[in-house]
Amino acid sequence: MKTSSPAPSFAPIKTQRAFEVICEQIRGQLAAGTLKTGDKLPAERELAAEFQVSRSALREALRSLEVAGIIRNVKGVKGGAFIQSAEPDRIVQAMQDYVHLGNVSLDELTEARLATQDIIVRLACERASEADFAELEAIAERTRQENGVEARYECAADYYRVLARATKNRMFGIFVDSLSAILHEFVQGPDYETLQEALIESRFKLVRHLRARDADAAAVEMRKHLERVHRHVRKNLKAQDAPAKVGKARAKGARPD
Amino acid sequence: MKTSSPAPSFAPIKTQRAFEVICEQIRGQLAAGTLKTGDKLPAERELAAEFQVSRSALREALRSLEVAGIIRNVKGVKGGAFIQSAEPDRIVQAMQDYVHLGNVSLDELTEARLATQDIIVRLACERASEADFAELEAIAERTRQENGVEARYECAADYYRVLARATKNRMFGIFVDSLSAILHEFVQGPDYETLQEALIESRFKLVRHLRARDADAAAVEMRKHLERVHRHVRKNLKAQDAPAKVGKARAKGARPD
DNA sequence: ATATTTTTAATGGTCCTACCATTAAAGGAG
DNA sequence: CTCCTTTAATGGTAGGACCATTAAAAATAT
Repeated sequence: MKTSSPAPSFAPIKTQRAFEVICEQIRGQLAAGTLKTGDKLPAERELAAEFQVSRSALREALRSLEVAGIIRNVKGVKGGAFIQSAEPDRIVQAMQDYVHLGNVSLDELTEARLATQDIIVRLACERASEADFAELEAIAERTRQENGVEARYECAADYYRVLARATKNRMFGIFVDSLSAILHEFVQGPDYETLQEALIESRFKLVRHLRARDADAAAVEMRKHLERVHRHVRKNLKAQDAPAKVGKARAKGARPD
Repeated sequence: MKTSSPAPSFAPIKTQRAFEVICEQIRGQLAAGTLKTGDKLPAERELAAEFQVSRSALREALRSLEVAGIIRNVKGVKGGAFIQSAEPDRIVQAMQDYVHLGNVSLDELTEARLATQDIIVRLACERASEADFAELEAIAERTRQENGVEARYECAADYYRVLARATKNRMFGIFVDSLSAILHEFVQGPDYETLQEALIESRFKLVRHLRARDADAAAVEMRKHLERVHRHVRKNLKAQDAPAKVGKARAKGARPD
């Protein structure tokens, strides 16, 4: 380190806690490829000895990695910490937390969803196979037979998920899942039922456009679909006095740190 | 439990661990609004007593919430766990982990980035203020004066960040930060220097298009810019035998669970 | 021999106690 | 009033103990 640096910019002091160092080392081995999916870490007591820390500290590190979806702890003999094949759940949860802490408004979510789905529809229009189309139709049909709000919502999420998968790009699946999970919390209210048939019909129409490889028509249909849903969500939000979730971000003026 | 249940569908047994229950309760209070940014949780020893668990178990819960970016633990008297105003870092980290575990290829990242930036450019073109333009130009100018690869990369990330902010939608900022962080790992190599001037010039051009509110021209410029960068990244990736990072996803056939 | 049951040892989950380092507030010296 | 010292609260770490679970090994029955 240069001592007489004229620039008054100091690196922020960050006390490295034991568990952080451990996490870093393991993450590092992951990025380097030394550790990969399916590998098993030594037992806690053994690892603790290797890192020369107490079992408590090591456990906090493992716990962190677990909630990050990197490892999975399994009990019993032959148990231990196994490197997981990451699933997007953690990303979804992170986004959900972010929204809950009041940093994103419903309007922003809606806009992001519209934009994302527009891309997805256009890519899917190019790349989707007949199998994808069939699956989408099957889901739409299944939606018609369900009657619980929750079950119907699951169908909707599946529909979007399959559509995203048809782009053959997993990143879009992540975006969609995240937005779906967050917006799910708003899907409720009395007249959601009356919308159903229109929504289902819209999903069939979308598949028809995709089959015809008519990207513009498909995108328009998706846009109309989403706008209908979001109009409904917004109406319910206002009506129910919104149990202090999203939307009060700017009002509270949340300042970072 | 009913013994002769005809339906063979059982709910998956999920042993609720203590720390999970604690996390759920706190997350619940967050979603419900009982807890909000800036609030302080009781001290660990006190909280443990309240939940009737050991301090260890409670600490694992707090650690989980901390790595999730929900709370921040501060030492000393008057210390404790404070509800944080979440920053997107955690989402970025989650995405990074996901990629490191080999679930997304470089091609997918690239495509997602192109699509995302296209939206951002178009929205920014509508909404950016003169202040935003000035900031973008200042960053581009600053890039020219830096000479370390790392410093230049930081400038680039700032540029994209400010551009995303100009959309007035925080979700896009998250997407961009995530993609930037992940792709950052590939930005290296000898001839990155020779690209710099072209890249910087391109950033100025983009601002000019934005000022003119010419969305199509701006989008084209961004596309050309990104394609140039990604061509370079890809070339380096092949050349350096890619230290086992992204790209081997499909080859290994990572199967979830 | 084979199948079934029992025992055993490894392992994560939890609890407990103790001590350290840090920090802000209270108290004391000048 | 200012500066220094002391003090108490708090998170971080250590280390030991015990429990529940689990799969393998051993014992037993068939």
